[in-house]
Amino acid sequence: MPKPHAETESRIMDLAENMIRRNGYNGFSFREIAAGVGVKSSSVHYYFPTKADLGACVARRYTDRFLDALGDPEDSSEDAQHLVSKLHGEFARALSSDGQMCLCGVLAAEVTGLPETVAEEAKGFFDRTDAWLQKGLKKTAWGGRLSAEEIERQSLAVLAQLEGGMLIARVQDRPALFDLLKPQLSDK
Amino acid sequence: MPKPHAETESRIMDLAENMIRRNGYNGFSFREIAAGVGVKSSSVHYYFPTKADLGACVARRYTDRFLDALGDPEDSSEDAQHLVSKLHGEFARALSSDGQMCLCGVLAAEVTGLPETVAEEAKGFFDRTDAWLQKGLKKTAWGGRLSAEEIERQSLAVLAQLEGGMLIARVQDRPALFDLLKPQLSDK
DNA sequence: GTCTATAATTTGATAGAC
DNA sequence: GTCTATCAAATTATAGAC
Repeated sequence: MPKPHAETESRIMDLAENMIRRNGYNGFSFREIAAGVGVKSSSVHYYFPTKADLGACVARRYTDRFLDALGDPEDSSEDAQHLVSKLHGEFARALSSDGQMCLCGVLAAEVTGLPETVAEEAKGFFDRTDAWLQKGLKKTAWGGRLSAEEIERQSLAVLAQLEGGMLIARVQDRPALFDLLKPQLSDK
Repeated sequence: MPKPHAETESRIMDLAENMIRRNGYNGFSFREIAAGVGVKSSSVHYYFPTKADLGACVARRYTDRFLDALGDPEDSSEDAQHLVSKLHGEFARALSSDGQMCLCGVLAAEVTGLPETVAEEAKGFFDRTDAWLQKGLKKTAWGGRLSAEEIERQSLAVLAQLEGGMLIARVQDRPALFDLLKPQLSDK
């Protein structure tokens, strides 16, 4: 016997994530969320007292899920191409199916206009993803001989290219542009 | 004898540009603009009937100014490094002095939540900047031997890395990260 | 060109019944 | 857990005086 409407909380978060990825944090309201889920806005407040709470929870869940999907960087790190391909693929799905870019990339764009708790979560995404990539790069065959600064530089270059690529592909309404980037990412 | 308050219109646009670059299009209001400029919000409506008008005008001015500062791509195109360095430098100024990223990068992040006229201007920035870079790349020594697709790919890779780099450097509150990207951009 | 005044709507949030 | 009802504030926008 499944709980009748017990998944309301996760449906709220799903829709909030969708709307933020499309319109930004300041581009959705509790009332829109409520209407989409089929409840009243006061019910949304029951789960998330403030909008900042909802935003921070959504960002945290997104980051956790993202890093979980990436797995252990040392597993696929015989060469850098595997690492980069994994990252690219993780982003590509939502972009080509729904025209959605990275949640935390969107949040980063309006960062100084965000509640501090939300901004902190957005920052955390880049901290953790960068750590994942740097860890993987260090374990590659020739990565072990690179300086710490060179590892940092290459990790940043890959993340920047992926985030910027999603941004541009979507504003141009050409998801294929993001695929065009894939070969460019590996030959460094 | 200078006109008393004739530059109100441009001061409105200046402040609007500032606020969008920090907080996004949905992150500012006519009343905040008015207060910052020292007039009433109805005066802002005198110059820009709707918020979409203001947003579109600011984006257009930004793009015009940006491409004007870049100059003719065929002037500095003996090698690709000059082109890329020019682009990087143009973005780096506002980022390190004011922590501001590219106006149209911000707009691109919330593109589906924008009025159509504003979204169109944001798209135009990338059209025109990409055209500038592709034109320059074709005139480089070895650029003339590359396929059209390869030129497109390289131009996109540079723009993506710059936009994403600004995004990440600012959310991390580390403007120096954007400088770290500079050597990475040229060795392709 | 700038103002006062205000309309019409939306927003984030709360109190309290069921 | 969800609802009705409501509040206070903010938002975009307009009419009309000066």
